Amino acid sequence: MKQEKARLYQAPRGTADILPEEQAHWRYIEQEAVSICRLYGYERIDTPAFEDTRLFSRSIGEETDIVSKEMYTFSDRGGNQITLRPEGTAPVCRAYLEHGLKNRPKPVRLYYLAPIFRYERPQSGRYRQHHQFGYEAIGDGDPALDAEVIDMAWRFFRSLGLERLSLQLNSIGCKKCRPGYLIALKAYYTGHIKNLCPDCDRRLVRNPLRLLDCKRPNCLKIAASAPKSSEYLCPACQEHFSQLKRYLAQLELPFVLNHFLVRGLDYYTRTVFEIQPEAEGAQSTLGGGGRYDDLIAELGGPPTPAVGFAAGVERIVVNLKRQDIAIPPLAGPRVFIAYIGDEARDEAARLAAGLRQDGIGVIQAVGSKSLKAQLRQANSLKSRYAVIIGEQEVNTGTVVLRDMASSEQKILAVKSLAEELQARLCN
RNA sequence: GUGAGUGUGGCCAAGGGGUUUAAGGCGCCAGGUUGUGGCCCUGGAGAUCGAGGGUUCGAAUCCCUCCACUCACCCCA
Repeated sequence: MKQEKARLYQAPRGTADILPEEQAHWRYIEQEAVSICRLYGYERIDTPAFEDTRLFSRSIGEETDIVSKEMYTFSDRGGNQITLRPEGTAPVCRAYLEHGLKNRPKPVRLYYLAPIFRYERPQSGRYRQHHQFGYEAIGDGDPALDAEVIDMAWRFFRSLGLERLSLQLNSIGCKKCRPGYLIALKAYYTGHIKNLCPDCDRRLVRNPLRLLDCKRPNCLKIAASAPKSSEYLCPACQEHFSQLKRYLAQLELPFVLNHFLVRGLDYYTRTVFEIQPEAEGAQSTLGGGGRYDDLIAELGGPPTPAVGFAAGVERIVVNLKRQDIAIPPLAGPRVFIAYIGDEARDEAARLAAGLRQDGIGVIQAVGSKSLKAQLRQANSLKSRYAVIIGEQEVNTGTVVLRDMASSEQKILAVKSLAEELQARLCN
């Protein structure tokens, strides 16, 4: 028999384990997300990790990179085409329609925290499974709602302590005025076709809006004098955009107009925005969003305007670390129970159970380690108190309570331990 | 899909063909007398040097293939 060496499994490419040391960052972000949502009246929604493939191909757009090459798609045992969610908006809209949420007072405000799946080549800040915090306000076209969504995003990042952020804003028009803009754009680029990079050659036919954010020096030059979408807006879109800018100014949000800002999902209309750290670097966008007034109708619902936003949690973590932002540590059990000898062991187990009954978090020693080893463990677990039980204590119905920081310890009756700890731990 | 870089114990790493039975540090475990942590001291466990093949008397060290990771492009969070 050949002894094949057991191969160690690795997490699949582009995925990551979030180890206990990382959790403080994640919980911190989650808490801020939840609290900003409470502040603005958004309610949580959780949707499945996978959906009918068509939900995404219809909404995001067949021609986009996400749909054409990045989706985790498979057929299940029943022959259904299934896709792991590559973004969060379409599932929320599906749920909105499926459960008749249009019958609630509008706009309907929903948020989510969810894993997102895209088959991409991983690199810094980009994963095959990543996590997004996002929210959607569905059912009203008022530019004040765009402003709310943007304001909320901005405040969210600021509440995390992130500094030096930039808020990029643009309007890409609606289905009435965009066609005219695209014609102008194509005409302009066709005039420069000889100097375009191969990628842009493709974009010109497939996805002309994307021409604008090619980073090649040559293409940048061409883009610089390309027609701007904001100059081709119909009167209604123009009005919407200028109202939005007015609201944002009123909220004192330092937005900068970026005529090259276009997003990679087809469903956006009018407002698009992104928030990025000022420090340069690839994959830097922390979050982005925009208005998608046609999406819900596209999915078979009644015409329903909506705006939304999503942020990448992994990228936030990176930036929190980069900016050295202090993260509140996670509180673990603060009491460690050590014992000496078998009788004491039983008593220790009883004690631990009793304290937990009283809501006091306890780590109980296991095995037959020396007291020294047990205290060493209590120390490295950062316990505030150690409770020590030996033969002596068992015989007298007492317990030693040791304060790990001050090294002071005192002998207590078993009965009064819970009360004593309760009093000490709550301050 | 394209291009570049990197792979030595859990982590950080020295070593670039022959005293390497592979340094050192962190971490882990155990001791430093009888039931007491953090500092210090001592000891211990843990690596067939990413995998496979080749060159050579000899390979962690040279060559090839593969794999993984990282970074960049594309695109996005």
